[in-house]
Amino acid sequence: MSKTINELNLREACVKAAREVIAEKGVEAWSMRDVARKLEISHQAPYRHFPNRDHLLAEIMRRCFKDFAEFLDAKSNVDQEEELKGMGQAYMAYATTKPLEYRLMFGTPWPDPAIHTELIEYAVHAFDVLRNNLLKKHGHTPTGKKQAELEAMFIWSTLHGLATIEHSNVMKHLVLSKGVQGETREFAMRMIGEAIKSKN
Amino acid sequence: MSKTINELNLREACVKAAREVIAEKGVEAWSMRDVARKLEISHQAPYRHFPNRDHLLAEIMRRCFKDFAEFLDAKSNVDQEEELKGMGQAYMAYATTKPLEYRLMFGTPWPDPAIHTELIEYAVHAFDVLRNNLLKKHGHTPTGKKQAELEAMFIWSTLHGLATIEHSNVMKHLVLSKGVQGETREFAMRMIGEAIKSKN
DNA sequence: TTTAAAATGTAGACAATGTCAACATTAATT
DNA sequence: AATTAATGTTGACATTGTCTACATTTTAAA
Repeated sequence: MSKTINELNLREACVKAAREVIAEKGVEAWSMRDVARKLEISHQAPYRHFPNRDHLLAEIMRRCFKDFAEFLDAKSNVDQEEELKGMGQAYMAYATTKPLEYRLMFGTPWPDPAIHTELIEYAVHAFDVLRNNLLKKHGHTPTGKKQAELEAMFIWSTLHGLATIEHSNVMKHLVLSKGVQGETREFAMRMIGEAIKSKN
Repeated sequence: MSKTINELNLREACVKAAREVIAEKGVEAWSMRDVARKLEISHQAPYRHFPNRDHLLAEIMRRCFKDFAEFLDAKSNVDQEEELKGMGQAYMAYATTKPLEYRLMFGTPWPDPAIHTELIEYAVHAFDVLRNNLLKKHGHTPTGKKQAELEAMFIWSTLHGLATIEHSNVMKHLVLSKGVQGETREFAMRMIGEAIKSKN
């Protein structure tokens, strides 16, 4: 075979092991050496496949963005009627079911974008799912495009803010009225709908 | 004097030095030993005033929340008419002019809330500024209270999401139409207004 | 006022981490 | 078959948070 089996294996194994370590110890606490230990290889072996810690992390983030974009894309094409609402729910569902991945993508300081250009590309793909959806509604004229992008940014802001707040568990400490915690998400979605609906 | 001058001085000096180090090296990269070096004291001296790294960080975060709450409070009482809008703008202005403080409060993993209870209290104060504002509008009935809290969560989500996205500099990579980047904030504010305005 | 205790500081040690350099081995290319 | 590149291991180094031991100063008790 043209490529060393071990190279592919070990590189892949590193990514897999790193994700496991992150799942166990948290995004901020994983270490390169944990990965090596988990694979029972020397602490330097991973460095043959990733120049440094940031590159391994960037690779994982890239894959998360890829998954995320595909997930949104799939959900957005289910029913044409409620496309946007569905995507919003899909966004939040992803944040809830894959908190680790979400935090990795949006809660971790990104490595230098100039170096990790692929990461950026995949991140933009994810945004494009939302942008394209709104583009269908507003048309591809300059005005429509601008409106679509402004709405996309607004929607993304709200969803992302909500996801972050939910992850932080802060609501637990706010002593909210009964029912508020559970209805916040649905309410925010409705608010987005109302805002978008208005003529603006 | 009843309290060692040095204790007060060194404790205060640590907080100040830590904030400087964070400003220079970033929230993720500051170290306890940097603080000691900056003050030209032994690497263990700060530990006489803070049990560990987390406690020093928590103290800084607590102060940030205090400042933030006072800032919002001051801005929200300026003109009664546009109170809410003013507070939204104040929120975003704070995030822009004090990105470090904002990231410290909302972008850094919080230390154990069970231990750092004061931190939580001050964080809740900040939220209460927004909640109380909406409470004045909806009245203190159970229904009004619930509505106020739901709206507060929605508004906070959008503002926080937007602030986070702006800090991440991601928009630079999205290749947005001309003007979108500059208008996003204003647009989002308008959307919030529209959403809140609707009868819901 | 002398003395015991608490507060505050320093110095050294330790384990953990990211990463560099040197070396060995295996696989690929000439 | 010989040379080179790829892949792996071991050891070393500086940096970090934090523990222990010790010194000094401040406060409180006798």
